[in-house]
Amino acid sequence: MSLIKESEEYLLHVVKDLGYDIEKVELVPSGRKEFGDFQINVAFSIAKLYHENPRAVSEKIVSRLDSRFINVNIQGAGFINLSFSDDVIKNYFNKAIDHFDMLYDKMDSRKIIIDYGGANAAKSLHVGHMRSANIGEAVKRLLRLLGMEVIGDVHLGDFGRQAGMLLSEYKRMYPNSVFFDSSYEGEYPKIDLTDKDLGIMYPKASLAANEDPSRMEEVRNITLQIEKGNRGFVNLWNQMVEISSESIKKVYDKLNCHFDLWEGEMDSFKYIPRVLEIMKPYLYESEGALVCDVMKEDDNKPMPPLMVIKKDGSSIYGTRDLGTILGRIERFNPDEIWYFTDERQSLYFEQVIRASYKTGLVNENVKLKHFGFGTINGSDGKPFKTRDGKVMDLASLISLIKDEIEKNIKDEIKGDEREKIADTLSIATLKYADLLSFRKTDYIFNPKEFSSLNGKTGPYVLYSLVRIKSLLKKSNSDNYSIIDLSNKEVSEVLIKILEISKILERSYLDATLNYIEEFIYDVLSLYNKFYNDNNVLNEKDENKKNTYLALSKLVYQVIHNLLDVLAINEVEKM
RNA sequence: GUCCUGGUAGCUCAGCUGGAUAGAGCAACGCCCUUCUAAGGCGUCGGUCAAGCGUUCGAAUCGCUUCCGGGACACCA
Repeated sequence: MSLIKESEEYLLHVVKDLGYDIEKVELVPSGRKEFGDFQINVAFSIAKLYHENPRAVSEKIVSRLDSRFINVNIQGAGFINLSFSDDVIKNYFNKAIDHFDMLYDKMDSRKIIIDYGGANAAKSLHVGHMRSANIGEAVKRLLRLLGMEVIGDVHLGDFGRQAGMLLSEYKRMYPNSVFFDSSYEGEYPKIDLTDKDLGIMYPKASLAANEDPSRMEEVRNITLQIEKGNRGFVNLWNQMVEISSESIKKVYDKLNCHFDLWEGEMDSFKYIPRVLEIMKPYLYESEGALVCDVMKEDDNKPMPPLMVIKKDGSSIYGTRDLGTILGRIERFNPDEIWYFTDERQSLYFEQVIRASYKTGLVNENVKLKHFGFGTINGSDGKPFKTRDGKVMDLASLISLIKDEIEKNIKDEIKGDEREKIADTLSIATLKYADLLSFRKTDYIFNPKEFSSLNGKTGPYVLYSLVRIKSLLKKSNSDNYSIIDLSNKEVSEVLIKILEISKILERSYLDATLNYIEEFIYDVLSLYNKFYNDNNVLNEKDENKKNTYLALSKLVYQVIHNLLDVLAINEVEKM
């Protein structure tokens, strides 16, 4: 258990012993460091509840505190300030130095499916996909760290209009292909296309279909035929999905995103008939389509119905999401399903979630949650585009960063090693920037700023770690402990590290990673200050030297583990 | 039009389950290398928290109104 949590439980005990029945006592970093490292504001809420003077309440609490706290003092109307004694700090960190899990608190285990990634088959990944992947992957790892059982599903966009588009384009390239011959009964040949070919075919078809209504009609029809199970169409489309999946997987690998389930919308088809059966009592016809009302009596905002079947009889993305939900519940019986998509889909997900509960598809005690995220914008504040106005694909984005990153690597590192470091550093830079702002905030993509060695950037973090690792290596020892707390810069770092339990808890509650990144920066910048002012290896006093090395190791362990949560890899030198 | 979001330092953003004097980074200016990676560190400058009203012992934080930006509103995902 973390020191903070343990102390909070103790404080709660003290307060309850005084006869105050409250739920919790929070120990938070003091806003006025001159009075102590931490503060407790519980006297105010007690005073309100029991109609007492907050200052008097504080005095009663303070009189009961044991020697784990020092410098206990009351300020203002009843703010209690205090610090931990040196012994408490030393004992705690000397254990935690080799046991990272002592620094935070596990939570009640729940089984959670995380739906993130969401790449579209046969289209290249773009900036929006990166955010879903980065946030989802990090949240998945965070939940696991906190003791949850988590299943990550990429939920590939492997069905929809793009299928019809690509098949219609293929038909124009190979009009006599057996895939389009309904009387053909033999084995289908392997198609000879690369994901690059698909990337060219899609926009071509899309443009043509937008200009020519009969082409669009053909696209719709092919899409419907695939769903209905047309043998040739299904085989051809599956091959295309396979081809593009391979390249999508490579990009996700690069981003350190690894999925437990590599499933997609097509995997929901087999559940759709049952979904429709379950929803039947709630469906009605509207403008030729089948829809489900999702309004509630106490709604004070409009809530349009969810469309389930289009007027041509085919499924729509909502149908497939509902099918996916049914499949997940039957196969995995999760406590929760979490979705990470663009915030613009929030109304849609609210409809799906409401429909799931209303129709009884999902039991009330299974929690469905949608976590939206903001868009990545260019310097003009509008969604990030290439110079010619197209959507920025992920590969170009990575190379924009890599161009900047090259400048940060020492000249003497050459060849393959340099290339590898540049790659790792580029991804780290991209990910650090992507997770730095609050999940729901839009942010402006600025390769130069993100790649800087100063500030809250990937390069700053990794560079700081490179120095620590180099230092530890040169120390020629591994048996460190914190003995001497006379150096204030040392205790400042330690006190900061204590906050980690709160940081992780808050990150979980808000499903956002910016608190963790902010914390990483805070710890490292305090440590760097220490590093700058003290020469660790040349320290004459053995107790101090040992303490300094212990601090360095501890900082390394903490940051290393947090970067692992963020799915950011380190480099050994740069 | 309705609903959802956001408006905090010159720029980019934290802070928002109400707590003491609103914080970072960048930029600008000044300082610190015979020192473990100075690719770093320190300091200075910079704010009517969009505006107004309300709730409260206490409001950037909660509520209402107004102004400005972004987004969503069924046969795309």
